[in-house]
Amino acid sequence: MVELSRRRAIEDVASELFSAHGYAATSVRDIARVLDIQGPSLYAHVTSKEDVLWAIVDRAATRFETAAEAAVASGAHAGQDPAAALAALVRAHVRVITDDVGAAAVFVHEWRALAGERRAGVLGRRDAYERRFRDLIEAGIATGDFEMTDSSLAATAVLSALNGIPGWYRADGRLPANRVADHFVDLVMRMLLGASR
Amino acid sequence: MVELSRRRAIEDVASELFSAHGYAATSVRDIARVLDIQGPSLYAHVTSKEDVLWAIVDRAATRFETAAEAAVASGAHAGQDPAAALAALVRAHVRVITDDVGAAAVFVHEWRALAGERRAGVLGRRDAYERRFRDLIEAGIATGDFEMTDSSLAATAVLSALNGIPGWYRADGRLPANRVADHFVDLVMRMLLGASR
DNA sequence: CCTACCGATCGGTAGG
DNA sequence: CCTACCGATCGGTAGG
Repeated sequence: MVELSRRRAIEDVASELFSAHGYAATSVRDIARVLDIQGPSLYAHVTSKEDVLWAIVDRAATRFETAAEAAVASGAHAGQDPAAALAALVRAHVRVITDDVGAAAVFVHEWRALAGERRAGVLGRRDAYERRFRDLIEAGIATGDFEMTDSSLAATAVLSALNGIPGWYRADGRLPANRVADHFVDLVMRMLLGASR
Repeated sequence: MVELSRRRAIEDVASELFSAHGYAATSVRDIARVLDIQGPSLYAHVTSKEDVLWAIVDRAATRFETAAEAAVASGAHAGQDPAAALAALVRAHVRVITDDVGAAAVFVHEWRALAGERRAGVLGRRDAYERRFRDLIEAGIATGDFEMTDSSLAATAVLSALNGIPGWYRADGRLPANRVADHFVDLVMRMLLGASR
């Protein structure tokens, strides 16, 4: 966590605290204390506590979207192999989480604390993101690669399982990030692939 | 949500509010307002805000444990058919969630707000509960019913997927609780069963 | 980035 | 179950 800018350092500290204790249970002074400054001094860099949350959530959402776009568009399977595309999407999702567990946890759990348009915007982007999973599952069923299933429930189940990762993954834990991704790709493929495998 | 006792009504209202906004973001006065009483009047029935949270979490944990015990111990598959036992365990877990979505969500997400022994106790019970899933997965691998996999990661993935249910399930939604359970049993079995299926 | 300070709200108590 | 009230803490501002 190198300090590129003071603003960014604030967001990184806030990510850790928000993910560990929740947005509402974290005070502005808690964040300041970690940075060894006084509470009010934070406001030289940010305009409100909610702005910090928004910055974290917006950046995390963008990272998920960018990674998904790259994963699905890349390679020989562009638009023609749903199973390979879904595997790449799962792998990209795991990587975004393991690259910044705190931010991912905040994105997944703390969007409720946002108000009005920001909250609605995040929900919309989350729906669009989930639709990528659902569409690939449906495409795989259509080609006969995947067994018949409720695509909406399956997509939600897969994303819930993936989004549980911040709850147990540790960078210095038993499984390195790449192995975690391998396992999830395996589990998802087993869950969906038909007798063709 | 019938009012059996005032104390229970308080816990039911608190479950709704805690699950919707989080423990820290819910004030004692918020709970009182829904019950049409004054904030301090709550303390005629409870000793602290955290006691209310604890009551909700403890009861939910007990419901999960009791349902799991009954599911695994019952029927002809007692201790001899890991796949059938795991299916029953998944079904029981879904039922506990759909029977009281608010309490389940609080159990899954708000235990962080507990302090000291209570927090440690819940974590211990959660671990023991997860071990039921892991042990059955390992037993199924040992008998050859399930394909080889990382049992710990698989158990966590399954539970994360199930615990995502409060995030989208609605009692008056597209899928009734029984169908949700059917689908999750199917997905979990597909994920784990080997070529023997 | 600091000190001094603001109004609002928090969980909870006293005393009926 | 109520009114009146408590000390603590909250997010944030003023003015340097």
